[in-house]
Amino acid sequence: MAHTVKAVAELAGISVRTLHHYDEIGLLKPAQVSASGYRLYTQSDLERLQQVLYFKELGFGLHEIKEIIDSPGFDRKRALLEHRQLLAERQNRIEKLIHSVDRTLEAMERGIQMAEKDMFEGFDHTKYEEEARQRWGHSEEYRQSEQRTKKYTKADWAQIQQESGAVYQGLVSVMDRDPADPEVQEWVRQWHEQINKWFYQCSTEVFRGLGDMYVADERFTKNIDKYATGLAAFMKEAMHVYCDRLEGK
Amino acid sequence: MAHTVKAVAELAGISVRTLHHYDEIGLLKPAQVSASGYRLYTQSDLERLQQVLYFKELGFGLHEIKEIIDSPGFDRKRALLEHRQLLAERQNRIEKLIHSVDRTLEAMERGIQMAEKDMFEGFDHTKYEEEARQRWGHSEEYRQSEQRTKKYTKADWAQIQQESGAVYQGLVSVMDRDPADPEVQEWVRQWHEQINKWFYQCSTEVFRGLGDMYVADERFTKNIDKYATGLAAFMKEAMHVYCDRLEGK
DNA sequence: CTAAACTATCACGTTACGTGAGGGTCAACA
DNA sequence: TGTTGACCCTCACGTAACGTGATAGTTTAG
Repeated sequence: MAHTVKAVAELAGISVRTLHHYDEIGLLKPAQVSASGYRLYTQSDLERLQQVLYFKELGFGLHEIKEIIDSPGFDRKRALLEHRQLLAERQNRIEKLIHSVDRTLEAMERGIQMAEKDMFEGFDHTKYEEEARQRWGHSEEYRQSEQRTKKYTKADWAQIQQESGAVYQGLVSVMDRDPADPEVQEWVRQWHEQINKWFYQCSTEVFRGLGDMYVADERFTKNIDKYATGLAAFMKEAMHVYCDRLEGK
Repeated sequence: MAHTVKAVAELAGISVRTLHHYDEIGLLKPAQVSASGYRLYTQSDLERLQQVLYFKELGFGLHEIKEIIDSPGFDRKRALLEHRQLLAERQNRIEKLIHSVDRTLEAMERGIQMAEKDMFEGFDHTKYEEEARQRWGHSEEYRQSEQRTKKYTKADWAQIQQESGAVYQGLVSVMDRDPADPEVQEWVRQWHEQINKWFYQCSTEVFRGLGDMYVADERFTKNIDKYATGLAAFMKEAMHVYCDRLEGK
């Protein structure tokens, strides 16, 4: 009932080497290994491989794919629905490329010069790929953060811990005030500054969204409310005020 | 009127590093370079870049793209028409992926198990990419040949020259006979053998097609008929007979 | 039993850039 | 004119995702 590498490779249109590679990096480990060391893939493995290939098709890196599929909340059905939407958008992009070809041909027929921007309509991957990543919590900010933090030393982390702890404590101590209070806002400014300094370039928009996430995402809420019950909600309000003020300038 | 790297990169949705790379490998060299060493891209460069990006989008490697665009017969209009067709086929493939998603979802709803092959419908790039390459004379055989011959020494080439020369001379000496003649067929068998040995795995089908090309492609005809006028046509006939016999087994 | 097909691991190489370092050039502004 | 930020250059190591070939064990059909 289980398949060896050649069969799976042929089924999926990939190479045996690819399957070896996926095994090595923990992306797709066969459910069984025979006594002689042969990889044996089950139906469940095939289902996972299908997901891997859809994510890969949509532009995700293998490391990213692993994190997404391995996360506790991963839901196969939801994933398929997301894939479908993103594939439909891929079609839109190809439509744009075809349209651009047509317009180039037309310009040539007419002997006129095409607007330069129109010549490259549809080639820009980044918009589509960024959207795909954001659907799975792998935004540009997340990636920037990963890029930066991978080089941090223990000392760096200790400093981050200390600085953020200070802000959390500060915010706890002023929780009885209005979120617009000057001291509250000063702690929020420091929080914003720390994120920019240690993690990623944090625009006003992103900072506001982060505040929303503190409340909307249970993991954030749970983590922050360790300092004081209701801190996450308080921070969200204060961050919104802060952003309103920044944008009012 | 000319653009520097940042402007071009933004226009085309690629990185500055990519433009540097393309310059390095001779794929897209700017028409001008300023006194201070700045790359300056003209309208003509943008047109070439557009072609590069279309080929890249369709799965060609950069080396391949360079060869195609630089070949004497390259025609921009024809290229655009080809791109259009291949992009339309890309859409077909994505349609298959979407269809496969739908079928997976349906199977899940019904609690049934999907046919394994259906799970991976649409993922196989190779068929489409091989077709794209064949449109530009970069078939699997061409690539195999390149892969093998890049490692050949002068001695290898001398041997190849000698062996093929012997076959050509042999065929010339029997040109007055029927293409089905045993001795003619023996020379053809040797020719087939040499191709398999030195260049690529040559199926009957491919060998037959090669014979057709000897006549249909002027470059082949001209080269082969150096040995004797009419040799290319004679070889084609003999090769067809040879293949008919192989397939008759 | 045998040979061909399949399997494994190992490891270097390839492709197409990404990234950071170090330094020169350009243009707007004080 | 000097300054500063944005843009430019070359250099070169690193990355991601395998491809390729070598060597050797295992399976399967004739």
